[in-house]
Amino acid sequence: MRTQARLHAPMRSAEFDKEHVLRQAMTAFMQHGYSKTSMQKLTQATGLHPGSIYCAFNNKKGLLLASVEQYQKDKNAQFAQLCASHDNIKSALQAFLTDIAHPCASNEATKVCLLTRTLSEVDGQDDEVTQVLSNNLSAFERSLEDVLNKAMKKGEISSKPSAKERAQFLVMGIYGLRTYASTGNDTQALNRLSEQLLEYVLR
Amino acid sequence: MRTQARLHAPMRSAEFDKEHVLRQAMTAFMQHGYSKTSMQKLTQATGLHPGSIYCAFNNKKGLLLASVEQYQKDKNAQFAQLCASHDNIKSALQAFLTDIAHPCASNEATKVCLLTRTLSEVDGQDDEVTQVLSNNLSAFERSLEDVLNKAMKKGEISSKPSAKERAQFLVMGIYGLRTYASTGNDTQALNRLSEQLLEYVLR
DNA sequence: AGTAATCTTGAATGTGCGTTCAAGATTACA
DNA sequence: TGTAATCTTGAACGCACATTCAAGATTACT
Repeated sequence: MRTQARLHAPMRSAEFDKEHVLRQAMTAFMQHGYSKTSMQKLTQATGLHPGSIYCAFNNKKGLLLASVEQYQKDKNAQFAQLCASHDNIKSALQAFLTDIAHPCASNEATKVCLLTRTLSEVDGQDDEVTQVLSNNLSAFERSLEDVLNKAMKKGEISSKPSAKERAQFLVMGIYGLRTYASTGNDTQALNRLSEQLLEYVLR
Repeated sequence: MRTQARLHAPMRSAEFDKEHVLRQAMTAFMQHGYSKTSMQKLTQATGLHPGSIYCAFNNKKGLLLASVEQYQKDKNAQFAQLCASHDNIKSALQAFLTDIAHPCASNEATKVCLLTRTLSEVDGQDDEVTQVLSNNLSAFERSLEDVLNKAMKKGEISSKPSAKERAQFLVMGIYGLRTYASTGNDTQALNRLSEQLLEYVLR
């Protein structure tokens, strides 16, 4: 039936670099949105020919789902490393929010979140994609909750607003921050908002 | 050149009900997004034939812009009435947030904001639409700022975080609330989040 | 009622899309 | 090297879309 596709240059029988291909694809999806990212754009971005994409990912939706999976993997690794390199919750989340707010004020493709952008686009049109995206977003909220719980046990924050409540508010704030940024990037306001958000979450 | 179109039943030379048509169109745009709302869907939703739409609004984008204008008009009127029927800022914003959060947990088309949904979709693709949407969103933020300023003068809230800062945080929170709701509608969490948001804005 | 001007209608048009698949290229192995 | 199996390639397909426009319907006015 379906087998793995190969790269353009078929001198070696090695498969194409799947991670690289998926990162190129996710960038295209973030830049133009799912439906406006044509297969033509995807073949240019990935360097794969239509046939190879269909061979490896079934169809455009399959490539999206694989890209989302890679995106989640990358974001999780990034967050884990960020947590490891900070010894207290405040500086960790500060760095985290800076990493989010900084690209927001730019015009890079990374200023949007692949998960929320795609969710907003396909909401009510594709239940499978919606489920995958929701699950990934929930999983990340749980990661934040874990980090907050550890900080509680270390006595860095009080236990009164629970880690779950704090995580929910933080996630809501991040969603809002990104949308706010897309309405016209006032860097100063964005920085102030993320500061206030952090203060409130760690209150 | 181009003139006004008429209704299906042309017994009378009266123009079609523009407001009604635009409200039907905006509902369709909110439900399916701009690009996935085909002209066929729009003809069904509005009851107008393609020729009439092109006669009255030039093209699909023109119908979108007219719908956005109507949306803003309706939202402004709604907000003004809401403010008039509450004598203090807290109950006014409470009602305002409830009006936002309640449909979010449902599956109505009104659970999304036409402005932010369309902005996220066309961002980086159409500068004119982007500008119009950003301007409308900024204008609404200024309405909130005005209301907060009036509350300050009445002594209901302190002047320390300025009305502008409060309005910005509130707007960010609303954006976040809606996105958060779209990830899986936990009504209870949504209510708690909007309560916390209000408390913080009126701190 | 007759006529010119205007409006309505929806089939036709061209374009761009996701997807397929047969032909050609490459490999693995004898 | 010869041959079968597998992989690569991109032109071609059908479809859905936004848009147009000529033909028909209605109006306004004499």
